[in-house]
Amino acid sequence: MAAEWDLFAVVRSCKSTRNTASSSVATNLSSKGNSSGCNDDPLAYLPSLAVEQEADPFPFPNQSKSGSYRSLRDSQEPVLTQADPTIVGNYRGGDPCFLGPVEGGYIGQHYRLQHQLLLQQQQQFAVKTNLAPVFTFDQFLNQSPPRPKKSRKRVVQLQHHQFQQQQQQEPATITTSRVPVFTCGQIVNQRPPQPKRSKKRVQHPEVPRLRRRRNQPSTVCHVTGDNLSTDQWSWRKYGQKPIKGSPNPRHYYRCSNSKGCSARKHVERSSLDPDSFIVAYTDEHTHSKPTRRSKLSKAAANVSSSSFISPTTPLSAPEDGDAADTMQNAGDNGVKEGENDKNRALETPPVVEIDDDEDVILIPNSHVNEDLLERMGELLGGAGGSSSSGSGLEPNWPAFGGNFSSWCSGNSASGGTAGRG
DNA sequence: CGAATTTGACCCGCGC
DNA sequence: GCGCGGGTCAAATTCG
Repeated sequence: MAAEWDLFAVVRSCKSTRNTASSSVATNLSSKGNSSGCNDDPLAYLPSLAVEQEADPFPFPNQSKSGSYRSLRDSQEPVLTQADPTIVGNYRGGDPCFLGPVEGGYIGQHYRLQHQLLLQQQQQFAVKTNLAPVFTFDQFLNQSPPRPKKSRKRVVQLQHHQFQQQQQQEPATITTSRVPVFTCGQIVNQRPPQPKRSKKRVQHPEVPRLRRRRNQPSTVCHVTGDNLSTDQWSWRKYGQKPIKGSPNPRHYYRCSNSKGCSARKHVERSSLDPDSFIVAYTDEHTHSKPTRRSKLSKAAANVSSSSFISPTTPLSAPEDGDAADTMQNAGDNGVKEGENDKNRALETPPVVEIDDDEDVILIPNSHVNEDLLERMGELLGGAGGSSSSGSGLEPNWPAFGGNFSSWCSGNSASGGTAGRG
């Protein structure tokens, strides 16, 4: 486990924000960093954000690795994100040559740029070394890319089919927009650009759209990256938006533990303190907390491989539901059906070690201050009425599995880590 | 094959 | 009334 979850830092953070929870999000957001206590945490980056910060010291694929499709692609990512810092490189799908369905979209643009840069770098490299590139882009393309598997095959087939249809329909009419930005081999030729996919939304009158929730967040927390992934709830990402004035996009999640649950949250990296994240919770969970460890573990695994925050989270949620309430509950504003769980949680003495056979979290003493303990005491004393106010300070926070760091540090490394320790 | 994620499009609150 | 911009939807895509 790369870093221990700074549980109390979050608690403290939430506490400070909780007091102002009624104020607007904007206020809270603008006061980021005020919630002291988060900043001393080791940074654990959200994967996709990590991409932003990755600096590849060797911009052109190392000759020794140059045969690697992935290294080639990865080596370009920083360039792309530099090109547009507001766009997080969390496109995980990958074929850099694939302009198809996103032609004209930013992915297509990025990969065009990517390829242009690649060619430039290849040329520069060739000049510098007086050698031809070890492989040409054609060769690169003709290699079977390791990444896309069946889905890619399907796409290629589909595109080829569509291309044939297109050619039949409009032979020899190739507009500029359809000309591949680069022609680099058969595969590219086999993959004609696709028209931008249409996403005409079908309105279902019987299913009214959710009312806008502007300024509705019930609780805003500043948390460290470590603490981001810690909740017992499963969160499913449903959107991502660049936020004006912020270099970091905001990621939107909804609770996926229960279908009808309206709990949502959004997460945004603080622009002032890149080590911390602003998490805002809206609505309440309408169900009790998930307790199945297996599910949680699975979710944790997802986290480790996901591209950004994948709060599906719970890395080490305790098996008994009462062992912890989470940051989510902090934002919960009270769980309706889960009230019992919450109350149970409140009956549990504050723990610094979260149970669990393998996921033992030790909270550094430095984070346990009197204020916090006092606060916890209050909560324990007055559990019953805590109700809506987020009760964010419930003593038993889940073991933030502590994997967030490992996650980010490469997006790979045993992200799960729940047991690493 | 189902679940999860990505991401362009759309909706709509809010400030002007 | 209008436009901006945040929030949500849902098709496309990827993953396990």
